[in-house]
Amino acid sequence: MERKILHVDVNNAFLSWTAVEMLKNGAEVDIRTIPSIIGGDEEKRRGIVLAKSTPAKKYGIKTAEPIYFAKQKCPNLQIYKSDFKTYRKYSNALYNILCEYTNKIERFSIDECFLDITSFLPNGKTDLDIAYEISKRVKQELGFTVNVGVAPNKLLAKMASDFEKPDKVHTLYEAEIPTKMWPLPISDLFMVGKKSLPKLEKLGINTIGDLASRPKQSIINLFGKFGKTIWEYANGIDLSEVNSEPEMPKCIGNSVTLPKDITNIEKLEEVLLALAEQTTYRLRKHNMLASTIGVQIRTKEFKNYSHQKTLLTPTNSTKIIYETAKNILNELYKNEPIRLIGIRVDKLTLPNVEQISLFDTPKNEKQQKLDKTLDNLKEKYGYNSITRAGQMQIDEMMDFKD
DNA sequence: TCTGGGGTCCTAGGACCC
DNA sequence: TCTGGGGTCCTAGGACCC
Repeated sequence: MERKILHVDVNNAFLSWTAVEMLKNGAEVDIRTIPSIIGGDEEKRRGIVLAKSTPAKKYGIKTAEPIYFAKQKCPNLQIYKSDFKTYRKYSNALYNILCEYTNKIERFSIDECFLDITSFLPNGKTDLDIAYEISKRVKQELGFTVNVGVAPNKLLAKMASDFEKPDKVHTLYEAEIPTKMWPLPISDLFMVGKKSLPKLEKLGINTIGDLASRPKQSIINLFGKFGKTIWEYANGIDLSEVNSEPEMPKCIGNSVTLPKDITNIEKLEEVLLALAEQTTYRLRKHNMLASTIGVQIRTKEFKNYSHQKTLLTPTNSTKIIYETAKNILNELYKNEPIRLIGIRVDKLTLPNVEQISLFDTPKNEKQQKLDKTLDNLKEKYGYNSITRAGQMQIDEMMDFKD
């Protein structure tokens, strides 16, 4: 049976949400109507465009480009800071509305959801009716606009929501694929990024239709598994389900671009400790253990290096994870100026009762109690309420969000 | 010139086992 | 001088998404 899938995508999410919040707080200007962006802090070397208004887009400003470039394209550009607390608030408000239409719903990112409404269509209403209703309600009740894609699978719904913006509902039914999707440039296809684009173009594949009409096997031979995926996407094939299970994360990590390059290993270790605390705090909030610990660094020339280690016993102890990370850093570090440092835990598992009792030593228990106590304080008074002496500046460098 | 931070998934090579 | 083949796991790096 044909499925009824919707993809709901907030228009210029960070910028719209900032605009709505500002208006709520008495602002006179709606920043959606002027050339404006949400950007990182240039002084801290995180100056990229996170979101742009429609007027800013007309100047050729692109998401993820340096603010420095954006300002050259539009000298009177207005720049606003990001505020993830507010974003989460509006994201949740949107999600709550969408939950009224189905319980088969997947949060694909902070500003995108997939809905499977196949079994939830009220009598006499079509998938398109529901899409328009959602669009209207979100605008009226929350004050920002969304695009809604209506299609028989997730890929097509996502492609559809990406058509003309903002505040639009688009369908992409099977019969519409040749007219609505195949003429689009191949770069518009989900999963075709800046590395595969030139390779496809070299093969004479310039539109999605060009890819769709090639023999499947020839694309698989050239691109492997990835080739199979994009060939199927080009032909509108996607059997994946809307996944409403709150999935367990597969990895958790934190990283920072440092306001200035660091060449001193002790300083790097201090930052690494703050990152390890943040990551293990999140790991414990998920009630999970990690087996693999990895450290990444980026040099001032933008070269990236990473090393990882797998432990015999999974853990969520700040101490164990930090000590492991510190050893990895010392292996990795070759006295170059470092721009970014990050930590990441992998191979996450849920604790298993026998393992805990088998491997726990009194010392570990003591450590666990300490972690737990600090977690509770952070929970109660805010993450930054608890910091080690001398760690204040490091916390300031890192915007905590979770 | 300037280039974030959070993820997922894939690949290739090497270690190791039978 | 010749030196398997298949499988699994680990690691480093990279592509892509938002």
